[in-house]
Amino acid sequence: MAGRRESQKQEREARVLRAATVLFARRGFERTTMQDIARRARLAVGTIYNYFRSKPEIILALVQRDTLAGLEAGEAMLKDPPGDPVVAVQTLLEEAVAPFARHDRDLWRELTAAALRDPGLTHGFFAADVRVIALLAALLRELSARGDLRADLDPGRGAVCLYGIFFSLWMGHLIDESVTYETFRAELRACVALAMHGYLERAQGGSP
Amino acid sequence: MAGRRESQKQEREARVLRAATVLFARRGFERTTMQDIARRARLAVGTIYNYFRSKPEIILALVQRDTLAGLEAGEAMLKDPPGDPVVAVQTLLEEAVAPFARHDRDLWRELTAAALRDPGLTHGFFAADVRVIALLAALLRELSARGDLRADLDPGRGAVCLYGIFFSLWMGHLIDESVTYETFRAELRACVALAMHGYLERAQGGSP
DNA sequence: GCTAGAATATGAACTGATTCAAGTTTTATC
DNA sequence: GATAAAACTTGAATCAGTTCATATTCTAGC
Repeated sequence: MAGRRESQKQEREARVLRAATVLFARRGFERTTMQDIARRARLAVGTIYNYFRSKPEIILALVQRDTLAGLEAGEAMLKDPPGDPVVAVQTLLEEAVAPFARHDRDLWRELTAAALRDPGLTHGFFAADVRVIALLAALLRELSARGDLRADLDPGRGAVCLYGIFFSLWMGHLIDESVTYETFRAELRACVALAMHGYLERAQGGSP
Repeated sequence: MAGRRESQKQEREARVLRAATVLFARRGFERTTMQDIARRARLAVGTIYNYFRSKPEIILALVQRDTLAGLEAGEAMLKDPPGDPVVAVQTLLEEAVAPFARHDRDLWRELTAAALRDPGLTHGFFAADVRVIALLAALLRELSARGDLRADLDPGRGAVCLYGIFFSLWMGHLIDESVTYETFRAELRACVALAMHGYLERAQGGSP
């Protein structure tokens, strides 16, 4: 019976992920050992390493479905963006992160840290950021085509700026437990509004 | 002779830092073991832990002098900022990071990762960011007082936005070895210019 | 200058992620 | 259905950071 191996593999990988989900939620990432996960998944420790290259890579797998969901929500929104350009950008960013809130900050911190240290994780982790920047750029191009934005500014760079604001607020939320998810969202909205409003006195800018 | 202990302590801490500097530069952070550092500093491993709470905390100590130098350069600039507000912000940020380039990206990545995971490091590491944001806010307030900026925008939030742009570009530079320090600086200048220029078509903004 | 007690230094033991040589199961072929 | 090769599993061994009980050094008071 061809394919026994394949189905067994899928089932085992799923067992690891289920075990990790429960244990990470119960004791946190650091206090969960690979032994714990292996025991709960009824596997040997070494076996887990056939499915995941490292402990943090398990988080990446847990989180990936949600980053994809966020990207898809963002793409869907692009098809028919809100009329107000500020609201459009706010909505895109909020929809892209919304699924992230499903996971403990603990896990995001560990995964982000691992992505910084382990070249094998860097690409997989930051690929989502690259795609959000691309979505933002597409949105800005569309808004620009509509005539809602100054045409002399580069949408790619605008996307980088807006994403940067988003990213650093998200990191602030991760680092500081006193910043709730709601506070983060409110700040994000406010900052996007400010950034898009422009900061220079009108007299200084391009056309007089 | 009172104070023998004190001077011995200082000397030993310095020995650890010197050893770490050499070894990190030679083999990188990860491939340098605490044993290696201890051997080179002519101390026992355990002794290092009387001076530094963890391996990454050694990096923090190495880097701290430079973050302070950056902050002081920024403060000095605040006393007499360039006439052009865009140049003023660019200069502040560039002077604040300039000393960071003294250290391998390797070390910054490891330190940033550790600051995310270890609550004992978080505050010490991100304190510098908080202070740069405060400097930026002060600068924006001053530029605003001068009449160079729109008075209706919150300088604190403006600082958060500008810092966010800076921070994410810096992270991009850390993560992606193909982004040179010079590329990073050029992007930073361009993005700050764009962000301060504003992104909305003039017709949309505040006064008609 | 001796000594009690505090402060430091020491390295062997501990911990937990990761690796790897040996054993087991699956598949494809005849 | 027997078999050889491939794929997968296993857990004991490895490795490096951190801890901790013990030993050493310093200080202050006599």
